[in-house]
Amino acid sequence: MSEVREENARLKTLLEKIEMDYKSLQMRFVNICQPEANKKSDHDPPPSGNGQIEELELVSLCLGRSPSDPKKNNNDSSSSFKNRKEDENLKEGLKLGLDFNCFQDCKSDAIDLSTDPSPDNSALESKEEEAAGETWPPSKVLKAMRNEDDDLSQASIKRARVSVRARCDTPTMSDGCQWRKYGQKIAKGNPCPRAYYRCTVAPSCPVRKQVQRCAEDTSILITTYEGTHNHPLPVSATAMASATAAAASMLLSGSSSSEPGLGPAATTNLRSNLHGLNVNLSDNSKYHPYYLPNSSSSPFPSITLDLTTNPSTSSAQFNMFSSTSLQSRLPSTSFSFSPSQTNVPPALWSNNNLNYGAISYNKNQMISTLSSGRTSQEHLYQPFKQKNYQAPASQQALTETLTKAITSDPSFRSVIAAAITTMVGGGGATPANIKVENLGKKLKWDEQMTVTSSNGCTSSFLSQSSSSASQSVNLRKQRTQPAFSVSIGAPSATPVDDIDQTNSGEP
DNA sequence: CGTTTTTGACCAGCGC
DNA sequence: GCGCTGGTCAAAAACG
Repeated sequence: MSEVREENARLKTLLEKIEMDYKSLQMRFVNICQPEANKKSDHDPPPSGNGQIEELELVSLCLGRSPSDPKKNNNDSSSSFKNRKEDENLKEGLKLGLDFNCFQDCKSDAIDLSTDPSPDNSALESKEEEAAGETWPPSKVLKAMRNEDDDLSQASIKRARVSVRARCDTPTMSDGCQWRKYGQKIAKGNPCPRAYYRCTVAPSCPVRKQVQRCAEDTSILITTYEGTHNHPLPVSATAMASATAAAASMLLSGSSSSEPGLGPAATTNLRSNLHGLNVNLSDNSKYHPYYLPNSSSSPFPSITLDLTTNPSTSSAQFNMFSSTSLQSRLPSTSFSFSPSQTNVPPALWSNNNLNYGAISYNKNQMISTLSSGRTSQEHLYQPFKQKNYQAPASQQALTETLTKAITSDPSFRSVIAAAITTMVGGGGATPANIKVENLGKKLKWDEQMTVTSSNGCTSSFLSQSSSSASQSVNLRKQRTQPAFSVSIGAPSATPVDDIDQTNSGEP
């Protein structure tokens, strides 16, 4: 108990510190967004003091919307019934929220991530109803979705796909769910048959997955998930589901905002940036080995999480599930995780359901705040981490601070999620390199996501080449200055140094 | 005997 | 319109 009290006191101290850092981060973020926001927004939050409002604005960004006037968004909503295209765009954001909500255990987190200052969207209300206990999916929401929006963009939203590449010996990757095989096909270009599975945890669950071995390396299993579970998941399954949902949500948020047919609130900004956006698509889609764009032939937005690359061989890169700091959070007793496995390729995790799930879950916590209320693990990973980290004490403390900040402070998570999502989608730069980096080399993520829009518009830009650098978000924890900073590289800025640019086609 | 897998048939979308 | 391909269906077979 005394240890717990000490830990608690320490956490409180950290929390205070984190809050200060958080405010600092917000200030910087707002300042960075100022040039674009100034055009549309005349009510930028004060630099500090009203964190609620600031967060809400960031949340609105996370929906792939313009950071601009929420009242305008409200007007958009009111007129959305008259303007179909605008309505579609609006709904995309709303559906994103619904997707998130599917995996949220905590209503507060749902609000964190998707609460919008504007009461503009009816589906958001539906979401709140759902969070209040309505069964999923709310039939009226589904009906409304189907009746009012059955075009391609709608289909794309519903059918966003997340592929997971992992080395796996078994026929399918154990992700905790129950699957029933309903078909098998030989797909073109791959002698290995593709198997089709649907989730059988609930009879009406729409989630399906495709499993196929990689043609080049049959030890690699490519699992493509599609849809969102409409039922409670087993604990062992929440990790993958949350991870894929997070990726899908990021993908969709980018997709929704990268479409030409944007809502009025976002149209001005994003359309003006469309060209640069396409350029970034071209660039980033080629050289990032971790966060791969899926097959461009797919009419649906898709994203690939590549777990086949050993993070230790390219430590500068962030593998979605490979952050060593994430691993270190795992209680070794529960997840068969030992210090010697710190650099085990993530592919190996995939063979261990518990390991994989836990890592995915923790990643998810950081990236998209899809679930919460499980930070009780902190007391477990804390001593473990201290035992295993070989980094200098200052780096270790920094890592702890950052990790705890992300895991313990929903607001902070929301900020990060919003920033990431904004840069991916709402900020007018898709795809984006999103790098959350710890200079102590113990917390390194580098995500890159290439988004193909639902209408195929942006995917067509993949064929274009450009010299523009990607837009990136750096969340840095300085060694000497324990404060977060956000730096957003301009499209013409020099590339981030630790991004492996293997794009041979780059001019 | 119920559930799951297999596998050929069928359908829709797309390119030519 | 035709062929190709991806995805799904459903009857039969296999399994526990």
